Amino acid sequence: MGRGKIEIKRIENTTTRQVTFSKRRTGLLKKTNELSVLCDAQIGLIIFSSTGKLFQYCSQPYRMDQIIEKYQRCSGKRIIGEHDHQIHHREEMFHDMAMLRQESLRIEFGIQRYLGGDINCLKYDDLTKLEEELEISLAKIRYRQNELVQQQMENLRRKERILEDENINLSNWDHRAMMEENKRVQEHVMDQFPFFEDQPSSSFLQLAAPVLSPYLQLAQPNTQDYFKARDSDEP
Amino acid sequence: MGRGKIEIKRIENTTTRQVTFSKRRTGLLKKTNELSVLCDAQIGLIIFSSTGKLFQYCSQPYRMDQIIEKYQRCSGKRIIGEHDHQIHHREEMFHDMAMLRQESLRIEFGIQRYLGGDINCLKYDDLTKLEEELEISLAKIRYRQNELVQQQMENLRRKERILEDENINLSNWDHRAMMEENKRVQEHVMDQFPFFEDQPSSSFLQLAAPVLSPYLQLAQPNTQDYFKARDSDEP
DNA sequence: AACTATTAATAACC
DNA sequence: TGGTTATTAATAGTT
Repeated sequence: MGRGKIEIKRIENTTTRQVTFSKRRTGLLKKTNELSVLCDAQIGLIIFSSTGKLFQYCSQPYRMDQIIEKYQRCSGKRIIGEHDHQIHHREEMFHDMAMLRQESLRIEFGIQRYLGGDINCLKYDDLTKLEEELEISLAKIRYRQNELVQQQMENLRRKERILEDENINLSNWDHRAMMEENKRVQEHVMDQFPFFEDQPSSSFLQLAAPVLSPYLQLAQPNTQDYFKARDSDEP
Repeated sequence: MGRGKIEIKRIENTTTRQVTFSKRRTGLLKKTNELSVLCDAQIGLIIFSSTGKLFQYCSQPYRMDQIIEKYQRCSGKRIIGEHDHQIHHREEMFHDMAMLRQESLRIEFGIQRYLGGDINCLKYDDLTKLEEELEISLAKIRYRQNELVQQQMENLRRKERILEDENINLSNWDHRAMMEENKRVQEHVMDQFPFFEDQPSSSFLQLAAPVLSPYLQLAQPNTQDYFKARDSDEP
């Protein structure tokens, strides 16, 4: 429609392209509004000119965020999914917290059972045993700390991955900057803490486990199972 | 354009409306593509019919997420802000990890200094002191565990807040459902772990701190400062 | 879904 | 940019 027919391909002449953009953009916005009004449709239209200028249309009384949100829900790419994930993650973490707390309380009771009694009645060998057991407890706690940190690292990596997926849309500049930042931080970290490799360094616990005393085994009956459960939880 | 002129207002006849929707939608998608190709524009078009069906157009070679992402950046609503926050949060966590690891190593060295020597040479009183110190170490570690958990809770709360901000765009139904879910989970948790209140229950450490031995004080010189720094870090 | 009379959009020009 | 017009494209009403 016009003085002549044109082929639908990029207009090379800059001036012509800009004029056409302006006119057709106006027409498109008009038609978008007409479709929305006539047929009671929710429409969101986002236009970036070749120079990066933003134009948009959104059917009243909605806002673009709402259309986008609905789009994300309906098209499978649910940002909301991250929320579900968060809830799951939270419940998982509460479970960890419960276990930690329980273990702490049990250790505490175990100590009190020793220290609350008349310590002067204990034989020398008993004290040596107590000392060993405390060390084992310490090792267990430290192992658990490491595990927590591992989890946090894993969570961070997961979040990083999600963020990277989201941010893949960034302009090249932003994207490159982010990747460099990530790399920088990661190198910085691995530089400082070479011990945070992918598998937990469980040697200390493995060393400590065989000499577990019946006291602390009684006090923390589920620990081994819990550790196993956590290990098999990896993706 | 057609056999007659029509007013731009909702078409009441359902059949006519649906037919018009179908025809005009096709036309709109065509014109959208033409504008995109002719003028080298990035365009995202989201259409929900009155029955909720989704139609979309997105200029090649982009994906709708990319357009949306760019839109969110350009229109002020930057989800990307969360990314900066994440990086800051990550660095903070790495700092925590460094401190934890350092403290663990120092405690470990402290213990090894005791246990590595000939324990049979130690007097009874020395062993009692060792036992006390181990308990203090344990308490410190447990306190730090609690602190870690508190931090995780705080992080979760922060993340919750961010998610809520993001999800404020949800339709009322979804939003209500989310709030109820949050409430449910939180009640569930507080029910199970009433000890996780807002201020850390530091009584154990306060009890233990006055009897800190010079050995472990030397072994963990920065702990108190670090605790203070963490406390004042609260928002 | 097709057809077609009519209106609307717009390419080229100013 | 903004206006004019010859021409093409979209589509409302009909079949």
